Amino acid sequence: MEVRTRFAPSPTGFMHIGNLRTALYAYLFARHNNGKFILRIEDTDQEREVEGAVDVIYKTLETANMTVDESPLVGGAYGPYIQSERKQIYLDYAKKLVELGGAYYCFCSKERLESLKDENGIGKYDKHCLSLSKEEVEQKITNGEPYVIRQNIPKKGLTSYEDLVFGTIEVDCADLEDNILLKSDGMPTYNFANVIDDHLMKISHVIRGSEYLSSTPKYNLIYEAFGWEIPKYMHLAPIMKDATRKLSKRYGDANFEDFIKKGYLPHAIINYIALLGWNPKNGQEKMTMDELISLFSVEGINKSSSIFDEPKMRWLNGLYINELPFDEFLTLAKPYFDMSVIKDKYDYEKFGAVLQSRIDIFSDIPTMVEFIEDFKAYDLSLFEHKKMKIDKDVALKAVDIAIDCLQKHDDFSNSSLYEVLSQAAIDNGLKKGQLLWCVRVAITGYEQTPGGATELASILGKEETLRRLEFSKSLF
RNA sequence: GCCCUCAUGGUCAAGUGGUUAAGACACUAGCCUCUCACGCUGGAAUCAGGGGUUCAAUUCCCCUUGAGGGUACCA
Repeated sequence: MEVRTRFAPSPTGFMHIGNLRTALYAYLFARHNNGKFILRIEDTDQEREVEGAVDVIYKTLETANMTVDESPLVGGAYGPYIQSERKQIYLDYAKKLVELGGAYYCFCSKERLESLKDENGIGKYDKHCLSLSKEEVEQKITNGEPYVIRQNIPKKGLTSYEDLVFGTIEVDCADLEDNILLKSDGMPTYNFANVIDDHLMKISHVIRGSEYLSSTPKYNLIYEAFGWEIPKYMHLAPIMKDATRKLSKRYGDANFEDFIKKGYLPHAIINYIALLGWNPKNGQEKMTMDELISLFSVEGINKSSSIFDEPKMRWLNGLYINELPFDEFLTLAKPYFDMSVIKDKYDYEKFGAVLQSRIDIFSDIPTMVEFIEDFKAYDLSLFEHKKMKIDKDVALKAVDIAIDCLQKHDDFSNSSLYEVLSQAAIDNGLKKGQLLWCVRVAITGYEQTPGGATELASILGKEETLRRLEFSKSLF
């Protein structure tokens, strides 16, 4: 049987990392098994729908490099792929289910339903309308009374299933309620629509969040009533924001788009979240999409929830940035240079060369380059370095040597500067480390900087470098 | 309340009836080095608690605790 998985989000907000990870696992599982990955939009709750949310879903999947085989956009043999456009289908099947005895019409008022609940709002529906005769039901419908259709759950017995990651899940029917399958507005509830669609769309493996773990047995009752084959299930433990809170859309937690804006590479995010709840068992952490696909397996999925840890994602992103071809790195870095102090002042290429190995995410750039424009009077103790045996005397000497040397040197490329300054150090009885350290401090006024003396001098250019050296000299 | 589920360092995690309980991030010491970063070599740090079963339990069973989910005309 062909493997077909689906990602079925409801368009109620942005895509956070938890949703994306569910989509990713469904995608990886499908690809690993040469199957199909389907996108279905579950928009049966008009009240919660957020405008633009569907586009965010398309866009996220696209930038995350997860290709979809069937969706509202690309179509497919089992459409439509938007639930609100399938209203008639659900109605037909709901009626059919009523005929099969798996469901029944219910005309109870909200008030009566309320009265069934205790002070905590807990209370099961009492199957009141189940006893209505066929004639009574027809009469009420022709009278135009509003109705819903409820699932008819057996009063006794157990219902269970085998979850591929959690094992056997068993629930007592007595603990289940006769849920509403079709709302009075004619729309199905999730409880019903997901069953109908998964069956009609020939979904072989249902991969979704663990919030459905305990309600899945009752969906199986519907499959059984129809006489349909039950799909395989893989439920996924949630991703948490901390020990007690789930990542939530509502608070905009760990949102994919925001991470992109912050300067994360899409694949770094994907790679990281793949590891949140799954591991390839071979210790490998950095994986291409193809590797993820070939390594993905149900056995590697973890049952316990995991906490989203941005520092680790940063680290992974740094790895990916570091191995970017330089011109690609520059292209991606440019917007961040443009919003920094170096815009229109310094060479992006030279700065890029210095920064590529030093940033983890692109948004590190603006603050990391600020020092270059922040040259002002500083304390001479900055020069002191015990290990390199540098004191103020050595520093002054080094600055003098550098001024002397650079005045008659015009090639300010990094390599040339390195060569000529190293030589000047040796010629004057200093170690090259001593001289370069002092030059770097003298032209920046910072104890630590991204990049070394020659790289920074190259960025500043001859005139500015000499100006700063002279200024530093005057500080002694 | 009732039902389902989970529990290895701060975090992600591997793993087992007998192990020095992997590895990664973060932290930290040192090396490398024109500082920082990268890289390399080390360090500290974990089996939630209590009962069983067993020669032996982190591993199997039970209880407790903690946490998550469900209990909607939300998904």
